[in-house]
Amino acid sequence: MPELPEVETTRRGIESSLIQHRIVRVLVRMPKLRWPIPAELSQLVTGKTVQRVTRRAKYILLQVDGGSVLIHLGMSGSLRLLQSDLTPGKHDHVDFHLDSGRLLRFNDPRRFGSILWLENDPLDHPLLVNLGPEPLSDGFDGDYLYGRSRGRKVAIKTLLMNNQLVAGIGNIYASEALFMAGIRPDRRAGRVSRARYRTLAACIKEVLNRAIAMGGTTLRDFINADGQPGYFKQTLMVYGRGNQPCSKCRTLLKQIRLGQRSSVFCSRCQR
DNA sequence: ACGAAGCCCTGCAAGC
DNA sequence: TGCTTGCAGGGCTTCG
Repeated sequence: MPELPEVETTRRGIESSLIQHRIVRVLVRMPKLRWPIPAELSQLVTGKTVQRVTRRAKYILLQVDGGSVLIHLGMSGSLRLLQSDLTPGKHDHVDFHLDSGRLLRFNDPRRFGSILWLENDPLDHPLLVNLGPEPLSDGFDGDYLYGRSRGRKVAIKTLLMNNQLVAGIGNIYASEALFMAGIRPDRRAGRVSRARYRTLAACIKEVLNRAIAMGGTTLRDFINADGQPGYFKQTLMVYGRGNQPCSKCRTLLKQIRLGQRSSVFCSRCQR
């Protein structure tokens, strides 16, 4: 399931093949995603040249003259670069044909993803305007987390997955960062010290950077623009390892539910 | 303002 | 073997 590292891996994979290339045709086979794909998307985008390919949280933005195509991969989405005559398969919902003879193909079995058209400055759009800082930016650190968590009773893991607080951290990387920092995921956010938040912020940056360097985490679905999986799964310490021995102390990892999300942790290493 | 729950969707695994 | 059931989950939306 694409989180920040997987989305960034995808962005990097498609960037050079899109920039300064013209979109010559847009084919929507299935408009019913998280929200309907706007009927006028094809008309708005056809003939436009891609200027920039950027990312905000888990959103990819294809910036063209007069607006941007916003793409969210949801839980099972992927973008691939293919030769434009390649026959579409199941769940290949949208094709962006390029003047290079290639196409950008959006596939999403669960259809939790979305493709929207944003006019003007995309960062003003309601979906983006309230997002918290990028976790890999300088504006994100332990002092920020400490300040924003005062008085909050939610589990710290739930807080980390709140995109209004910090953007792009999902279940995998919240779980891994908390293990690395030695903090129990069910601890109340408001009762974690400033020092521990500083450790945690550093761990978040480290785990995200390492995952990006390895091309992201492939559990089942994720593939990059070239159709290849990411290799971070092999280094996961707790996510998906419920009831297996902790890699540090061999205690069996516990699996609980927090805010409807499965959460795995070591009750000995994480306090 | 906060927090918990509901909803959208398909694929896969487990149970009978 | 073939059904049914449960779970996975991002994040917006609704409700308390």
